[in-house]
Amino acid sequence: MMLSQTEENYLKAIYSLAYANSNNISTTLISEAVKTKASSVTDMIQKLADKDLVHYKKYQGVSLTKIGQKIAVEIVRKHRLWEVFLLNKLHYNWDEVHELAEQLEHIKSDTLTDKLEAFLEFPTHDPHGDPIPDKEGNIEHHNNTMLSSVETGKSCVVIGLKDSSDPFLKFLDKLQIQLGNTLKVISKEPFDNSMLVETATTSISISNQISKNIFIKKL
Amino acid sequence: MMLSQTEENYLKAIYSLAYANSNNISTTLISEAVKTKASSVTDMIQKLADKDLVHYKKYQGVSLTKIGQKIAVEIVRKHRLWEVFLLNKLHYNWDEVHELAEQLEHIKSDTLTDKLEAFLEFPTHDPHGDPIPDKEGNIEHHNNTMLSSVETGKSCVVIGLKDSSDPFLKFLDKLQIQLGNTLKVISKEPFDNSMLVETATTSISISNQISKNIFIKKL
DNA sequence: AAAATAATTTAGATAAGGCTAAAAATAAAT
DNA sequence: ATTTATTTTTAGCCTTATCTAAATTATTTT
Ligand SMILES: [Mn+2]
Ligand SMILES: [Mn+2]
Ligand SMILES: [Mn+2]
Ligand SMILES: [Mn+2]
Repeated sequence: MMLSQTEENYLKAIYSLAYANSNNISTTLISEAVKTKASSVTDMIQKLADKDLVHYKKYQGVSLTKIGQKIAVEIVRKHRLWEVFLLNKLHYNWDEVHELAEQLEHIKSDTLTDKLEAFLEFPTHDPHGDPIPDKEGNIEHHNNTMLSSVETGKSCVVIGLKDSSDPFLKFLDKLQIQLGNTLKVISKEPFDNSMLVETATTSISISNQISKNIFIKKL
Repeated sequence: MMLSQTEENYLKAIYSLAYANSNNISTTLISEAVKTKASSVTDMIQKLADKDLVHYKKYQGVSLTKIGQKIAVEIVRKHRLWEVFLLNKLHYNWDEVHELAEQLEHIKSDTLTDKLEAFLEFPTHDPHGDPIPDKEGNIEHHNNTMLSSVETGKSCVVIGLKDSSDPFLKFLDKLQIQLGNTLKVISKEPFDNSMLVETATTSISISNQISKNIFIKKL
Protein backbone atom coordinates (compact mmCIF):
# COMPACT_ATOMS: atom_id res chain seq x y z
CA MET A 1 0.00 0.00 0.00
CA MET A 2 1.46 3.30 -1.15
CA LEU A 3 0.57 6.12 1.24
CA SER A 4 1.22 9.83 0.95
CA GLN A 5 3.16 11.68 3.61
CA THR A 6 -0.06 13.28 4.72
CA GLU A 7 -1.81 9.95 5.18
CA GLU A 8 1.17 8.65 7.13
CA ASN A 9 1.10 11.69 9.38
CA TYR A 10 -2.56 11.14 10.15
CA LEU A 11 -1.96 7.48 11.05
CA LYS A 12 0.93 8.40 13.31
CA ALA A 13 -1.14 11.12 14.99
CA ILE A 14 -4.03 8.74 15.61
CA TYR A 15 -1.61 6.18 17.00
CA SER A 16 -0.10 8.65 19.48
CA LEU A 17 -3.49 9.99 20.51
CA ALA A 18 -4.86 6.48 21.00
CA TYR A 19 -1.94 5.65 23.28
CA ALA A 20 -2.62 8.75 25.37
CA ASN A 21 -6.43 8.61 25.32
CA SER A 22 -7.33 4.92 24.85
CA ASN A 23 -10.90 5.29 23.46
CA ASN A 24 -12.00 6.47 20.01
CA ILE A 25 -10.17 9.56 18.82
CA SER A 26 -12.14 12.69 17.99
CA THR A 27 -11.86 14.74 14.84
CA THR A 28 -10.83 17.79 16.85
CA LEU A 29 -7.96 16.01 18.60
CA ILE A 30 -6.61 14.86 15.25
CA SER A 31 -7.01 18.30 13.73
CA GLU A 32 -4.83 19.75 16.49
CA ALA A 33 -2.23 17.03 16.09
CA VAL A 34 -1.85 17.43 12.34
CA LYS A 35 -2.39 21.21 12.46
CA THR A 36 -5.33 21.40 10.10
CA LYS A 37 -9.07 22.10 10.24
CA ALA A 38 -11.64 19.60 11.54
CA SER A 39 -13.38 19.56 8.15
CA SER A 40 -10.16 18.46 6.46
CA VAL A 41 -9.78 15.72 9.04
CA THR A 42 -13.24 14.39 8.27
CA ASP A 43 -12.29 14.15 4.60
CA MET A 44 -9.08 12.34 5.36
CA ILE A 45 -10.47 9.83 7.86
CA GLN A 46 -13.13 8.88 5.33
CA LYS A 47 -10.35 8.22 2.87
CA LEU A 48 -8.41 6.21 5.44
CA ALA A 49 -11.56 4.26 6.29
CA ASP A 50 -12.02 3.41 2.59
CA LYS A 51 -8.50 1.99 2.67
CA ASP A 52 -9.30 -0.02 5.83
CA LEU A 53 -6.69 1.81 7.87
CA VAL A 54 -9.13 3.16 10.47
CA HIS A 55 -12.47 2.12 11.92
CA TYR A 56 -14.92 4.97 11.50
CA LYS A 57 -18.58 5.63 12.16
CA LYS A 58 -19.90 9.13 11.66
CA TYR A 59 -19.68 11.29 14.77
CA GLN A 60 -18.09 8.41 16.71
CA GLY A 61 -14.42 9.16 16.15
CA VAL A 62 -11.81 6.75 14.79
CA SER A 63 -9.49 3.97 15.86
CA LEU A 64 -6.73 2.27 13.90
CA THR A 65 -7.32 -1.09 12.23
CA LYS A 66 -4.72 -3.84 12.58
CA ILE A 67 -3.09 -2.81 9.34
CA GLY A 68 -3.36 0.89 10.19
CA GLN A 69 -1.69 0.24 13.51
CA LYS A 70 1.08 -1.75 11.83
CA ILE A 71 1.85 1.09 9.45
CA ALA A 72 1.74 3.68 12.23
CA VAL A 73 4.25 1.70 14.30
CA GLU A 74 6.55 1.41 11.29
CA ILE A 75 6.57 5.18 10.95
CA VAL A 76 7.23 5.62 14.66
CA ARG A 77 10.10 3.15 14.29
CA LYS A 78 11.58 5.09 11.41
CA HIS A 79 11.13 8.41 13.19
CA ARG A 80 12.94 7.26 16.31
CA LEU A 81 15.76 5.53 14.47
CA TRP A 82 16.41 8.67 12.42
CA GLU A 83 16.43 10.69 15.64
CA VAL A 84 19.12 8.40 17.01
CA PHE A 85 21.11 8.83 13.81
CA LEU A 86 20.86 12.59 13.95
CA LEU A 87 21.95 12.74 17.58
CA ASN A 88 24.57 9.99 17.72
CA LYS A 89 26.13 10.35 14.28
CA LEU A 90 25.50 13.92 13.18
CA HIS A 91 25.73 15.36 16.71
CA TYR A 92 22.51 17.31 16.74
CA ASN A 93 21.00 18.22 20.11
CA TRP A 94 17.96 16.40 21.40
CA ASP A 95 15.79 19.45 20.82
CA GLU A 96 16.75 19.61 17.11
CA VAL A 97 16.17 16.07 15.92
CA HIS A 98 12.39 15.88 15.95
CA GLU A 99 11.71 18.30 13.11
CA LEU A 100 14.17 16.58 10.78
CA ALA A 101 12.90 13.12 11.71
CA GLU A 102 9.43 14.30 10.75
CA GLN A 103 10.73 14.49 7.19
CA LEU A 104 13.02 11.47 7.21
CA GLU A 105 10.34 9.12 8.57
CA HIS A 106 8.60 9.34 5.18
CA ILE A 107 11.47 8.02 3.07
CA LYS A 108 10.14 4.93 1.30
CA SER A 109 12.26 1.81 1.13
CA ASP A 110 11.95 -1.89 1.93
CA THR A 111 15.47 -2.09 3.27
CA LEU A 112 16.50 1.30 4.61
CA THR A 113 15.04 1.06 8.10
CA ASP A 114 16.66 -2.25 8.94
CA LYS A 115 20.00 -1.18 7.53
CA LEU A 116 19.84 2.03 9.50
CA GLU A 117 18.97 0.11 12.66
CA ALA A 118 21.96 -2.20 12.18
CA PHE A 119 24.26 0.75 11.49
CA LEU A 120 23.10 2.35 14.74
CA GLU A 121 23.73 -0.97 16.53
CA PHE A 122 20.12 -1.71 17.39
CA PRO A 123 19.26 1.12 19.76
CA THR A 124 16.32 0.40 22.07
CA HIS A 125 15.33 3.99 22.78
CA ASP A 126 15.36 7.31 20.97
CA PRO A 127 17.06 10.49 22.28
CA HIS A 128 13.97 11.35 24.33
CA GLY A 129 13.79 7.94 25.98
CA ASP A 130 10.94 6.68 23.82
CA PRO A 131 11.14 2.98 22.97
CA ILE A 132 11.98 1.97 19.39
CA PRO A 133 9.68 -0.72 17.95
CA ASP A 134 11.51 -3.74 16.57
CA LYS A 135 11.27 -5.05 13.02
CA GLU A 136 8.06 -6.95 13.86
CA GLY A 137 6.45 -3.90 15.44
CA ASN A 138 6.84 -5.02 19.05
CA ILE A 139 7.36 -2.14 21.42
CA GLU A 140 8.21 -2.05 25.12
CA HIS A 141 6.59 0.94 26.74
CA HIS A 142 8.01 2.18 30.00
CA ASN A 143 5.82 1.69 33.02
CA ASN A 144 4.71 5.27 33.60
CA THR A 145 6.48 5.91 36.89
CA MET A 146 6.96 9.66 37.15
CA LEU A 147 9.49 11.65 39.14
CA SER A 148 6.56 13.16 41.05
CA SER A 149 5.86 9.76 42.64
CA VAL A 150 9.34 9.31 44.16
CA GLU A 151 9.36 9.43 47.97
CA THR A 152 11.52 11.85 49.94
CA GLY A 153 15.02 10.53 50.43
CA LYS A 154 14.78 8.04 47.57
CA SER A 155 16.82 8.07 44.33
CA CYS A 156 15.85 7.32 40.74
CA VAL A 157 17.19 7.38 37.18
CA VAL A 158 15.68 9.55 34.44
CA ILE A 159 14.54 7.24 31.61
CA GLY A 160 12.11 9.26 29.54
CA LEU A 161 9.81 12.22 29.02
CA LYS A 162 6.08 12.42 28.62
CA ASP A 163 6.30 15.78 26.85
CA SER A 164 9.20 15.92 24.37
CA SER A 165 8.43 19.39 23.04
CA ASP A 166 11.38 21.61 22.16
CA PRO A 167 10.71 24.14 24.94
CA PHE A 168 10.60 21.40 27.56
CA LEU A 169 13.82 19.86 26.23
CA LYS A 170 15.56 23.23 26.30
CA PHE A 171 14.32 23.77 29.85
CA LEU A 172 15.76 20.43 30.95
CA ASP A 173 19.05 21.43 29.32
CA LYS A 174 19.03 24.53 31.49
CA LEU A 175 18.43 22.38 34.59
CA GLN A 176 21.20 20.09 33.34
CA ILE A 177 18.91 17.08 33.49
CA GLN A 178 19.66 14.36 30.95
CA LEU A 179 18.47 10.82 30.30
CA GLY A 180 20.37 8.40 32.51
CA ASN A 181 20.97 10.96 35.26
CA THR A 182 20.44 9.85 38.85
CA LEU A 183 18.25 12.17 40.90
CA LYS A 184 17.64 12.11 44.66
CA VAL A 185 14.53 13.67 46.17
CA ILE A 186 15.64 15.80 49.11
CA SER A 187 12.27 17.20 50.11
CA LYS A 188 8.74 17.73 48.86
CA GLU A 189 6.65 20.85 49.37
CA PRO A 190 3.03 19.90 50.15
CA PHE A 191 1.74 23.36 49.22
CA ASP A 192 2.44 23.18 45.47
CA ASN A 193 3.85 19.64 45.18
CA SER A 194 7.21 21.00 44.08
CA MET A 195 10.29 19.03 45.11
CA LEU A 196 13.93 19.72 45.92
CA VAL A 197 16.08 17.37 43.89
CA GLU A 198 19.79 16.58 44.10
CA THR A 199 21.62 16.06 40.80
CA ALA A 200 25.22 14.99 40.30
CA THR A 201 26.40 18.56 40.61
CA THR A 202 23.78 20.62 42.41
CA SER A 203 20.33 20.86 43.96
CA ILE A 204 17.32 22.26 42.11
CA SER A 205 13.70 22.94 42.81
CA ILE A 206 11.32 21.24 40.40
CA SER A 207 7.65 22.14 40.00
CA ASN A 208 4.97 19.46 39.98
CA GLN A 209 4.27 20.29 36.35
CA ILE A 210 7.81 19.26 35.49
CA SER A 211 8.11 16.23 37.77
CA LYS A 212 4.88 14.80 36.33
CA ASN A 213 6.49 14.84 32.88
CA ILE A 214 9.65 12.87 33.70
CA PHE A 215 9.65 9.07 33.55
CA ILE A 216 12.02 7.49 36.07
CA LYS A 217 13.13 4.11 37.31
CA LYS A 218 13.27 3.86 41.13
CA LEU A 219 16.54 2.74 42.62
CA MET B 1 12.72 30.29 -1.20
CA MET B 2 10.59 27.23 -0.35
CA LEU B 3 10.39 24.85 -3.31
CA SER B 4 8.36 21.68 -3.74
CA GLN B 5 10.07 18.39 -4.48
CA THR B 6 8.68 18.62 -7.99
CA GLU B 7 10.18 22.04 -8.57
CA GLU B 8 13.53 20.81 -7.24
CA ASN B 9 13.44 17.84 -9.58
CA TYR B 10 12.84 20.09 -12.56
CA LEU B 11 15.78 22.32 -11.61
CA LYS B 12 18.06 19.33 -11.19
CA ALA B 13 16.93 17.87 -14.51
CA ILE B 14 17.56 21.15 -16.32
CA TYR B 15 20.98 21.38 -14.67
CA SER B 16 21.99 17.89 -15.83
CA LEU B 17 20.64 18.42 -19.32
CA ALA B 18 22.42 21.76 -19.62
CA TYR B 19 25.71 20.12 -18.66
CA ALA B 20 25.21 17.46 -21.36
CA ASN B 21 23.73 19.73 -24.06
CA SER B 22 25.10 23.21 -23.34
CA ASN B 23 22.49 25.33 -25.21
CA ASN B 24 18.85 26.03 -24.23
CA ILE B 25 17.00 22.97 -23.04
CA SER B 26 13.84 21.90 -24.85
CA THR B 27 10.51 21.10 -23.30
CA THR B 28 10.67 17.55 -24.67
CA LEU B 29 14.06 16.81 -23.14
CA ILE B 30 12.82 17.95 -19.75
CA SER B 31 9.63 15.94 -20.08
CA GLU B 32 11.68 12.79 -20.62
CA ALA B 33 13.96 13.57 -17.70
CA VAL B 34 11.16 14.16 -15.20
CA LYS B 35 8.90 11.52 -16.74
CA THR B 36 5.92 13.71 -17.49
CA LYS B 37 4.14 15.20 -20.50
CA ALA B 38 5.48 18.18 -22.45
CA SER B 39 2.38 20.21 -21.61
CA SER B 40 3.04 19.74 -17.91
CA VAL B 41 6.60 20.90 -18.45
CA THR B 42 5.41 24.09 -20.10
CA ASP B 43 3.25 24.80 -17.05
CA MET B 44 6.11 24.21 -14.67
CA ILE B 45 8.76 26.20 -16.52
CA GLN B 46 6.41 29.16 -16.63
CA LYS B 47 6.07 28.84 -12.88
CA LEU B 48 9.84 28.57 -12.48
CA ALA B 49 10.31 31.60 -14.74
CA ASP B 50 7.90 33.59 -12.54
CA LYS B 51 10.15 32.71 -9.61
CA ASP B 52 13.26 33.77 -11.55
CA LEU B 53 14.76 30.31 -11.45
CA VAL B 54 14.92 29.86 -15.24
CA HIS B 55 15.25 32.08 -18.28
CA TYR B 56 12.37 31.36 -20.63
CA LYS B 57 11.01 32.69 -23.90
CA LYS B 58 8.13 30.88 -25.54
CA TYR B 59 9.23 28.15 -27.94
CA GLN B 60 12.91 28.88 -27.17
CA GLY B 61 13.55 26.43 -24.34
CA VAL B 62 14.98 27.27 -20.92
CA SER B 63 18.25 27.81 -19.09
CA LEU B 64 18.87 28.19 -15.38
CA THR B 65 19.32 31.61 -13.81
CA LYS B 66 22.14 32.20 -11.32
CA ILE B 67 19.84 31.45 -8.42
CA GLY B 68 18.27 28.47 -10.21
CA GLN B 69 21.73 27.08 -10.86
CA LYS B 70 22.72 27.57 -7.24
CA ILE B 71 19.70 25.63 -6.01
CA ALA B 72 20.24 22.85 -8.55
CA VAL B 73 23.84 22.42 -7.44
CA GLU B 74 22.72 22.23 -3.81
CA ILE B 75 20.38 19.39 -4.67
CA VAL B 76 23.10 17.60 -6.62
CA ARG B 77 25.35 18.03 -3.58
CA LYS B 78 22.75 16.52 -1.28
CA HIS B 79 22.03 13.68 -3.67
CA ARG B 80 25.66 12.67 -3.94
CA LEU B 81 26.40 12.99 -0.23
CA TRP B 82 23.43 10.77 0.60
CA GLU B 83 24.66 8.25 -1.97
CA VAL B 84 28.01 8.14 -0.19
CA PHE B 85 26.22 7.64 3.12
CA LEU B 86 24.12 4.79 1.76
CA LEU B 87 27.13 3.02 0.26
CA ASN B 88 29.80 3.66 2.87
CA LYS B 89 27.72 3.50 6.04
CA LEU B 90 24.68 1.39 5.24
CA HIS B 91 26.55 -0.88 2.80
CA TYR B 92 24.20 -0.60 -0.13
CA ASN B 93 25.54 -1.45 -3.59
CA TRP B 94 26.28 1.29 -6.08
CA ASP B 95 23.28 0.29 -8.18
CA GLU B 96 20.88 0.71 -5.24
CA VAL B 97 21.77 4.15 -3.90
CA HIS B 98 20.37 6.38 -6.61
CA GLU B 99 16.69 5.70 -6.06
CA LEU B 100 16.93 6.34 -2.32
CA ALA B 101 19.04 9.47 -2.82
CA GLU B 102 16.29 10.76 -5.11
CA GLN B 103 14.11 10.92 -2.01
CA LEU B 104 16.73 11.98 0.53
CA GLU B 105 17.94 14.91 -1.58
CA HIS B 106 14.65 16.69 -0.82
CA ILE B 107 15.00 16.74 2.97
CA LYS B 108 14.90 20.40 3.98
CA SER B 109 17.36 21.71 6.55
CA ASP B 110 19.87 24.52 6.91
CA THR B 111 22.36 22.33 8.70
CA LEU B 112 21.86 18.72 7.63
CA THR B 113 23.97 18.71 4.47
CA ASP B 114 27.06 20.15 6.10
CA LYS B 115 26.77 17.86 9.10
CA LEU B 116 26.34 14.88 6.83
CA GLU B 117 29.37 15.94 4.79
CA ALA B 118 31.49 16.22 7.93
CA PHE B 119 30.28 12.84 9.19
CA LEU B 120 31.30 11.30 5.85
CA GLU B 121 34.70 13.02 6.19
CA PHE B 122 34.30 15.35 3.22
CA PRO B 123 34.10 12.94 0.31
CA THR B 124 35.03 14.46 -3.04
CA HIS B 125 33.16 12.01 -5.27
CA ASP B 126 30.00 9.93 -5.07
CA PRO B 127 29.86 6.13 -5.56
CA HIS B 128 29.65 6.58 -9.34
CA GLY B 129 32.68 8.85 -9.49
CA ASP B 130 30.66 12.04 -9.89
CA PRO B 131 32.20 15.07 -8.15
CA ILE B 132 30.47 16.42 -5.02
CA PRO B 133 30.00 20.21 -5.03
CA ASP B 134 31.40 21.96 -1.97
CA LYS B 135 29.46 24.14 0.44
CA GLU B 136 29.85 27.14 -1.87
CA GLY B 137 28.68 25.22 -4.91
CA ASN B 138 32.09 24.83 -6.54
CA ILE B 139 32.40 21.60 -8.46
CA GLU B 140 35.40 19.98 -10.17
CA HIS B 141 34.28 18.10 -13.22
CA HIS B 142 36.53 15.41 -14.57
CA ASN B 143 38.15 16.12 -17.88
CA ASN B 144 36.15 13.81 -20.09
CA THR B 145 38.89 11.35 -20.99
CA MET B 146 37.20 8.09 -21.89
CA LEU B 147 38.53 4.56 -21.84
CA SER B 148 37.94 4.44 -25.61
CA SER B 149 40.72 7.01 -26.10
CA VAL B 150 43.46 5.01 -24.38
CA GLU B 151 46.19 3.79 -26.74
CA THR B 152 47.14 0.13 -27.07
CA GLY B 153 49.63 -0.91 -24.42
CA LYS B 154 48.81 2.00 -22.11
CA SER B 155 47.24 1.76 -18.65
CA CYS B 156 44.64 3.91 -16.92
CA VAL B 157 42.53 4.18 -13.76
CA VAL B 158 38.73 4.12 -13.80
CA ILE B 159 37.50 7.36 -12.21
CA GLY B 160 33.89 7.74 -13.31
CA LEU B 161 30.95 6.86 -15.52
CA LYS B 162 29.07 8.89 -18.07
CA ASP B 163 26.00 6.66 -17.77
CA SER B 164 25.25 5.67 -14.16
CA SER B 165 22.04 3.78 -14.89
CA ASP B 166 21.34 0.68 -12.85
CA PRO B 167 21.69 -1.74 -15.80
CA PHE B 168 25.08 -0.30 -16.69
CA LEU B 169 26.25 -0.52 -13.06
CA LYS B 170 25.12 -4.11 -12.82
CA PHE B 171 26.93 -4.88 -16.07
CA LEU B 172 30.16 -3.40 -14.72
CA ASP B 173 29.71 -5.54 -11.59
CA LYS B 174 29.56 -8.56 -13.86
CA LEU B 175 32.78 -7.46 -15.59
CA GLN B 176 34.25 -6.83 -12.11
CA ILE B 177 35.12 -3.28 -13.02
CA GLN B 178 35.08 -0.81 -10.12
CA LEU B 179 36.10 2.78 -9.57
CA GLY B 180 39.82 2.96 -8.84
CA ASN B 181 40.65 -0.17 -10.86
CA THR B 182 43.67 -0.05 -13.13
CA LEU B 183 43.03 -1.23 -16.68
CA LYS B 184 45.58 -1.94 -19.41
CA VAL B 185 44.56 -1.87 -23.05
CA ILE B 186 45.97 -5.00 -24.68
CA SER B 187 44.61 -4.52 -28.18
CA LYS B 188 42.00 -2.61 -30.14
CA GLU B 189 39.79 -4.01 -32.88
CA PRO B 190 39.48 -1.48 -35.73
CA PHE B 191 36.37 -3.19 -37.13
CA ASP B 192 33.99 -2.35 -34.23
CA ASN B 193 36.29 -0.30 -31.98
CA SER B 194 36.07 -2.90 -29.22
CA MET B 195 39.14 -3.38 -27.04
CA LEU B 196 40.77 -6.16 -25.08
CA VAL B 197 41.47 -4.94 -21.58
CA GLU B 198 43.52 -6.44 -18.78
CA THR B 199 42.13 -6.10 -15.25
CA ALA B 200 43.80 -7.11 -12.01
CA THR B 201 42.49 -10.64 -12.34
CA THR B 202 41.65 -11.32 -15.97
CA SER B 203 41.26 -10.04 -19.55
CA ILE B 204 37.95 -8.93 -21.00
CA SER B 205 36.65 -7.62 -24.29
CA ILE B 206 34.89 -4.28 -24.04
CA SER B 207 32.64 -2.83 -26.73
CA ASN B 208 33.03 0.74 -27.90
CA GLN B 209 29.62 1.55 -26.43
CA ILE B 210 30.99 0.63 -23.01
CA SER B 211 34.43 2.16 -23.32
CA LYS B 212 32.90 5.47 -24.38
CA ASN B 213 31.00 5.55 -21.07
CA ILE B 214 33.95 5.09 -18.71
CA PHE B 215 35.96 8.10 -17.53
CA ILE B 216 39.62 7.30 -16.88
CA LYS B 217 42.85 8.94 -15.85
CA LYS B 218 45.81 7.96 -18.02
CA LEU B 219 48.84 6.60 -16.23
C1' DA C 1 8.13 29.04 -51.26
C1' DA C 2 4.71 25.97 -50.00
C1' DA C 3 3.42 21.86 -47.77
C1' DA C 4 4.15 18.48 -44.34
C1' DT C 5 5.91 17.20 -39.95
C1' DA C 6 7.38 17.94 -35.33
C1' DA C 7 7.57 20.55 -31.16
C1' DT C 8 5.37 23.60 -28.06
C1' DT C 9 1.71 25.98 -25.90
C1' DT C 10 -3.13 26.61 -24.51
C1' DA C 11 -7.61 25.07 -22.88
C1' DG C 12 -10.25 22.28 -20.17
C1' DA C 13 -10.38 18.22 -16.64
C1' DT C 14 -9.04 15.56 -12.71
C1' DA C 15 -7.30 14.19 -8.01
C1' DA C 16 -5.17 15.32 -3.54
C1' DG C 17 -5.24 18.15 0.26
C1' DG C 18 -6.59 22.14 2.16
C1' DC C 19 -10.00 26.16 3.55
C1' DT C 20 -14.59 28.71 4.94
C1' DA C 21 -19.29 28.77 5.89
C1' DA C 22 -23.49 26.43 6.66
C1' DA C 23 -26.07 22.32 8.14
C1' DA C 24 -26.61 18.40 11.11
C1' DA C 25 -25.74 15.70 15.15
C1' DT C 26 -24.19 15.21 19.82
C1' DA C 27 -23.34 16.83 24.45
C1' DA C 28 -24.14 20.09 28.20
C1' DA C 29 -26.92 23.14 30.81
C1' DT C 30 -30.88 24.74 32.41
C1' DA D 1 -37.40 17.85 28.58
C1' DT D 2 -36.07 21.77 26.29
C1' DT D 3 -32.81 24.91 25.10
C1' DT D 4 -28.01 26.10 24.33
C1' DA D 5 -23.41 25.12 23.16
C1' DT D 6 -20.06 22.26 21.02
C1' DT D 7 -18.53 19.02 17.73
C1' DT D 8 -18.75 16.98 13.36
C1' DT D 9 -20.04 16.70 8.72
C1' DT D 10 -21.32 18.54 4.22
C1' DA D 11 -21.04 21.75 0.37
C1' DG D 12 -18.53 24.66 -2.38
C1' DC D 13 -14.18 26.74 -3.59
C1' DC D 14 -8.87 27.02 -4.06
C1' DT D 15 -4.04 25.45 -5.31
C1' DT D 16 -0.64 22.22 -7.15
C1' DA D 17 0.66 18.98 -10.38
C1' DT D 18 -0.87 16.11 -13.57
C1' DC D 19 -3.39 14.62 -18.07
C1' DT D 20 -5.70 14.76 -23.06
C1' DA D 21 -6.99 17.16 -26.99
C1' DA D 22 -6.77 21.11 -29.78
C1' DA D 23 -4.37 25.15 -31.45
C1' DT D 24 -0.22 27.42 -32.52
C1' DT D 25 4.60 28.00 -33.79
C1' DA D 26 8.92 26.13 -35.58
C1' DT D 27 11.40 23.04 -38.47
C1' DT D 28 11.98 19.97 -42.46
C1' DT D 29 11.07 18.27 -46.78
C1' DT D 30 9.71 18.69 -51.22
MN1 LIG E 1 10.35 13.14 17.49
MN1 LIG F 1 11.70 11.23 19.95
MN1 LIG G 1 22.10 9.16 -8.21
MN1 LIG H 1 25.62 9.19 -8.26
